[in-house]
Amino acid sequence: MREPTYFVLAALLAGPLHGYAIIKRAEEMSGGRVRLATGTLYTALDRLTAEGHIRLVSEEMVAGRIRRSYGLTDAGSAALRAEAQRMAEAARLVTGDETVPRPSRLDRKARTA
Amino acid sequence: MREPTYFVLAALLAGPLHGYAIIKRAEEMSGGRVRLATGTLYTALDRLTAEGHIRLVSEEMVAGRIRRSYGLTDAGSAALRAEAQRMAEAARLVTGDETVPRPSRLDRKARTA
DNA sequence: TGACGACATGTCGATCGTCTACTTATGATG
DNA sequence: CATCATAAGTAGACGATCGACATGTCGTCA
Repeated sequence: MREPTYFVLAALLAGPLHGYAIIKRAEEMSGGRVRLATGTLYTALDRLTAEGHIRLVSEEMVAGRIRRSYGLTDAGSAALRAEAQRMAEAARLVTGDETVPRPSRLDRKARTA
Repeated sequence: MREPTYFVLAALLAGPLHGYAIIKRAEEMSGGRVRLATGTLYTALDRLTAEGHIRLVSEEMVAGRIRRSYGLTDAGSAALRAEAQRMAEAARLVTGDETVPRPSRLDRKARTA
């Protein structure tokens, strides 16, 4: 899964959104870093729908135009979490495990790799 | 940066390696998950060299054949770490910050893991 | 009033990294 | 003698992304 696709799914974690809102949410979630191109977004929505990762949850008419909202399916949610897991592991190979500074006791978990 | 490219760089973290060894190391680092196709690897080596992320560090003759070893440049090392950082952050959006399992009130008894 | 930016959906062609499959070649294992 | 691991590489196809374009409304600002 590529980054734009990942952020499309991640944007839907808190609930369904329509296309343009997904672009905004992804940008917001990434601190402005990820800017989904419309070409990327709308083709991704079709693809993810076909794959069963998201589904169309509503079609409202707003200002004479259709607004389609999409939500995560269970499969999509699972795929997203699996991907997050893979990324976290891959990142750890480089960052060396010190991702979150914990204010707890020193409980070193025998890491002899 | 895509996953195969990321793992090419990550494989070189501990020191220079030649092409085939990079494939093996990436597979090992990822627990067998990432298998770099030769077509991916050798084109990636050319690209990363052109980008200044890796550089050719030696050319030995082994069994009548050239063996080229590549090592990370400072730029490559920095790019790799930046990418790991991005991935960790992106993963955290989904995993919810619990990168390291914290002992919560609910599982106090299973503390030692 | 007219220009502009935000909102909103969508298509098209190009690009780029990856993948599959193929080629070439040696040394070891059976 | 075949096959596998090692080792480097190319060619063509594929798929996701990207930039640009198309179309239209609404609100704001000069």
